[in-house]
Amino acid sequence: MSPPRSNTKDAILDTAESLLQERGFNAFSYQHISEQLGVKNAAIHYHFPNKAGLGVAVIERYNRNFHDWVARHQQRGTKPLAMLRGYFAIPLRFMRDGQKACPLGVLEAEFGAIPDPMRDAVRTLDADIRGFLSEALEQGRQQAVFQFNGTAQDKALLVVSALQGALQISRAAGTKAFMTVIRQIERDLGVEEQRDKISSQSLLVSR
Amino acid sequence: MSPPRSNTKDAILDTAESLLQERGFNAFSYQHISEQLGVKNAAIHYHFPNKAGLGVAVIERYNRNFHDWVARHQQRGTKPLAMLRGYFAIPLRFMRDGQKACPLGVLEAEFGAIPDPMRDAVRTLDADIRGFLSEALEQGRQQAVFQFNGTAQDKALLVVSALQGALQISRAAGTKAFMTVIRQIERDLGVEEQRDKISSQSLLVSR
DNA sequence: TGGTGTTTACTTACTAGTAAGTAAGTTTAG
DNA sequence: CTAAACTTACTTACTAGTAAGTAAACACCA
Repeated sequence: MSPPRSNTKDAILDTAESLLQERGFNAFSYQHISEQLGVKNAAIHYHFPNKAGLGVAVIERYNRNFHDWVARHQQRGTKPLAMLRGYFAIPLRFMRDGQKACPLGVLEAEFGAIPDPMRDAVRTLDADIRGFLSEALEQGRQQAVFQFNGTAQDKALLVVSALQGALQISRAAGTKAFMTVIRQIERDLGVEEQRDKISSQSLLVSR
Repeated sequence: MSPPRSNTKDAILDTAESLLQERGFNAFSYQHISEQLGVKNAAIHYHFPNKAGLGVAVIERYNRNFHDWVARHQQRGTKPLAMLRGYFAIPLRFMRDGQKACPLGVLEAEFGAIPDPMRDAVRTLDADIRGFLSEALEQGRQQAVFQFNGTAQDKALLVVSALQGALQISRAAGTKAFMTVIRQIERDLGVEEQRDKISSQSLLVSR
């Protein structure tokens, strides 16, 4: 009764997501995917008739995974600081995993050259991420673990912007740049800088 | 005696830069340029034999213009706060001019899919911009007009990251997002928020 | 001053490669 | 035996890039 899951479809999404983060939407092709997967061009068209649909599917899956991640942490009552650091760990993984960029940043950089349905999906993803972060920041402020001026929404926007920019700049300037920005963000939130030698590593892999 | 300046070459660079900021490097073609300019494909190849060379030329010209801008302000002794706001005005113009992204951000987003010589040019541009901003921040701190923790280099990195990210996010989330980030950055630098209704507009067009 | 190269700035007309996308046939598992 | 998951073989459109030709401006010299 359950759908006869082919794992090719998921493999296509995995590969597309990876290529998106490495090259951007307009610089990867069905050929790139099919070669990496060892299937033929048309196999991808079977699962995703056109590239816009594939793009939307990648973004929506990414957003679903993000929501699941948030839900998991909310269920187990993760505290604001751990939440923030868990969130930092996402782009950090991208960076370590072959200098990948964040999908949101890539797609917003190419915003003028992606299909309309993808733009809508990007807007949704952007709103959802900022919504999550706003909550975490606001909670942290109420619990006196973060200090900042202005609304939590504004601060969340600044943090997301900085992370997104930093991840991109790190591709040109190296990994250290990203760590620096994270440290600076925490500093600006009034988060105690425990550790000093061990710091950056263990601090951020979190979970 | 002076070189017989053709303005086609400059027009090509203008168009390429504009297309780069709107669509990204891999989503614009020689056709796009030639159509917009009313010349033929091959005319562009005459001035820029290959696309990598065109890309490098765009970045290097952008960097030269940036250096000229900095030099002009240094000569007339522009103060740190005005310097900072003048710098903010650059991406602000991009945003108002048809939701363009910053060339640096676009190219770093596509970093995995641009030719090597372009990567070098991007690295140089990135270093130069951060170098300028570090100086302005450091001077401002010495003159007690900015307050921040950590090195000026680290703070500059955060500011550049945030601006770059914010400019991209504004394409999905609207102009207001960018203004918000600028306000938040100034707040974090301890800059007095004069005005309240007139604010954002007149505050930022600067000069 | 006039004629003769030469250079600049293109156009016309092409190539080879790659892009997304499709139609029709084949394999395989339930 | 049927439907899902492909492959084979193709099309159309665009990509960067090239080769060869041309018109006009310039450079130099007698």
